[in-house]
Amino acid sequence: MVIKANGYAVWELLQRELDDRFKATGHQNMYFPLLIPQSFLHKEAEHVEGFSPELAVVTVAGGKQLDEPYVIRPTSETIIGHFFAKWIKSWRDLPVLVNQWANIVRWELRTRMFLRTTEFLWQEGHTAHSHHDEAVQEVRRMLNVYAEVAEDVMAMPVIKGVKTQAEKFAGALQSYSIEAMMQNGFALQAGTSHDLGQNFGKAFGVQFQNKEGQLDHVWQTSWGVSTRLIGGLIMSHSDDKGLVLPPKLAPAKAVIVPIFGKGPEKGGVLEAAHRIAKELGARVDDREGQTPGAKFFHWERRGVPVVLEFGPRDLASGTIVLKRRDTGGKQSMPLAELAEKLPALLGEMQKNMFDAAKQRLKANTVLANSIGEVESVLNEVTAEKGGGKFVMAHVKDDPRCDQRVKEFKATIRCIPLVDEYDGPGKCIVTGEQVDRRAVIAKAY
RNA sequence: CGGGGCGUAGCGCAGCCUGGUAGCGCACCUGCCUUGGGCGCAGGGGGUCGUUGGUUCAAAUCCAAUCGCCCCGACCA
Repeated sequence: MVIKANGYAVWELLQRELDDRFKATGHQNMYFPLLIPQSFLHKEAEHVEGFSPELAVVTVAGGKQLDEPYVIRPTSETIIGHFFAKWIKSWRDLPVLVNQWANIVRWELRTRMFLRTTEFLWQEGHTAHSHHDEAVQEVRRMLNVYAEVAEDVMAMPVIKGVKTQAEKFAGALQSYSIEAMMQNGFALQAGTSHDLGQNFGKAFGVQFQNKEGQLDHVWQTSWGVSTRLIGGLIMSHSDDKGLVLPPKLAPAKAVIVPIFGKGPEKGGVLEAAHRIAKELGARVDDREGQTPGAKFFHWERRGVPVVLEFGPRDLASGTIVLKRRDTGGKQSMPLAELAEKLPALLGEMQKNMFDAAKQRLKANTVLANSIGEVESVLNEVTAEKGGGKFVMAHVKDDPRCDQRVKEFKATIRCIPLVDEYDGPGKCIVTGEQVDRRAVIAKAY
């Protein structure tokens, strides 16, 4: 995977937003090995079963066959469990709250740009607690952090919920996720937070002596988001002209395109443009040999929130032309007002983009009361054709239900934490009573 | 692994049927001109036609083999 400069700058902004929040909730960053002894994976039965098909394995190193192969980390629960066992002895050592920023490898059969790449960048939080309820609190706390970043920073509305047992993380008791809707109506799992129970604690012998003097296994959590978020960002907001970035994640908030010929006006225009740019913290596209038109398209395609045109006419009248990327609206305004108005405008754009995405999510969410109804809504939907929906239906957390929905290539995305609909009802597959509707959709 | 398709310049493609100087658009380089939404004009550089073998006076083109890639199905943050 290669992430070029513009995309990486977006990732860095996103990292900062996340990392600040991790620190604010008491977590510290650490780093763990890239190569994990293969036997570690085998210590947790469900975990190895879930990840084996997509492991890349190192069998030769230093010019000779290894006695025990290493796997390139697909996720780090196992190696971190190994170290937790060394570090944790007493209830006084708990909780342990760590996060790692790293790259991982999962050998998927089919890859898709940003959404499913063989290698990807992510962060993985790993925590250990003395009690289950404290671990569950942590799981939910971090899910909320993810939802906040998705909505407030990425302007991407999400549904917080619990994954079905069939869809949960391999080795978890329960997985939580935030699910976003892309413009084609497809669901994107944008972040996950797992209650690992004592599964890894037992597998790796992470034991501590509690206040009562007894040995107990720790309760662990793990949670992660990845460069997939960039894919989600692109597919939430972009249009036919290219990327549309929410101001908070735009590496350049505003770019000035100066307009000048070879005449005497050139010096004045450039000088003023640089002065304005300095005041705003914007950049001037003063490249030679490119027409203004080409520059407008260049920045539009890169999703820059505000492009400012400044030419001889503006220089004479003390004005500037401003174009916003989200609506495409163009207006001329007095130069004197620009510095004051720009921050407010960026704030408005941020909100506007979220509102538009939220509106789309609402408009494409439907209720269904039979499996046939769900199927008829989703059956013909493809990523390319679009028309996807979030179908809210009563469905039990039972592998048979996941299986039935899979017949038309949809999945049960999550059971929402907050029921915004009509409460309990009968499962559309098994007929059993369930307490709320779940989200069924086609997903990336 | 089952079904479908494609390999010709950095990218996208035509040429192949009917064998005879390898072409177009974009990108790139030089010069002039232009600059308020992808400027224009002129000139230029760049290709063992996936590979190997065969047929032929002659193969991108016909034949055979082979390699690679893409799309659709079973796995997935």
